[in-house]
Amino acid sequence: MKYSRQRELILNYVQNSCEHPTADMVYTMVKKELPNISLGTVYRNLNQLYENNLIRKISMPGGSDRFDKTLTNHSHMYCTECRSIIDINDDVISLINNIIEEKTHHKIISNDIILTGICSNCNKK
Amino acid sequence: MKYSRQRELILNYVQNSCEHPTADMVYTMVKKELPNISLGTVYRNLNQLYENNLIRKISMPGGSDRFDKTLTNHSHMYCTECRSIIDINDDVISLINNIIEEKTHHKIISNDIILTGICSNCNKK
DNA sequence: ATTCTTGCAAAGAGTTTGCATAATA
DNA sequence: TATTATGCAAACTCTTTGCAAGAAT
Repeated sequence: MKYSRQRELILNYVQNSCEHPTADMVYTMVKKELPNISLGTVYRNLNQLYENNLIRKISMPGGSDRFDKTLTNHSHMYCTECRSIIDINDDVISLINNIIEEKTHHKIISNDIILTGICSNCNKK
Repeated sequence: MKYSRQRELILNYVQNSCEHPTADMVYTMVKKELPNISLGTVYRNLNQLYENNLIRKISMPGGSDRFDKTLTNHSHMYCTECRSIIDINDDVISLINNIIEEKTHHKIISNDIILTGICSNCNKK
């Protein structure tokens, strides 16, 4: 991959964002710095960064894809209260994969677990 | 809901299909019986049946939605070998939800677990 | 000089919707 | 008759792609 300012800013934004941004969110933010950037470029770069394992891509049922700085195997929960996307970490996911493999005898390559619920924070209230 | 032949055939097809059909697959099949049916009608009916809890709707990352006759809480695995979609049943999913709730203190309302892997059948070979 | 990247606009897939007509209750 | 459903086409969202021009190696 050759250097480009566009890609630099895109990667930078995803890596510093905590909100699992969509391509459009990235576009809006990077546009502030580089007003001529196009949405196509954002998509191309996000996919390229994803293919090179520099960021992750999360498919949300019935919504835009989201991009994630965290590379380790983890999953996501959509909180119906605060509408944020929360990480569910590796330990839990590995445990789950093991359980499923044991119970079903399928071999799991990857999983996309999208949970909907109320996050521990909102749950307290 | 008023009766319509279109809806009857659509529901019928989903309920007798084992392949978790997409809207387009339903359209193609029902069209054989009702050549004038439109894709819009198929979508409208599938969504209506889904909202009335007569069928389920499964979002596949990067693909069309699929519809499912099985109403109980279960999840799905896409087999990279045979390219089919396989049900993962309730017991396993409940167990998993419990584990996640316990470990994270989030309250889970529903989950969309899409696994990718090699199914037990293909795994044997 | 060659290769990669960009911006733009057009096109693509999947899905929803407005509207006049037709079928059901 | 009142309501709901239909077929059709247009529109919509999200994403990808072809192309000529520009930037990086």
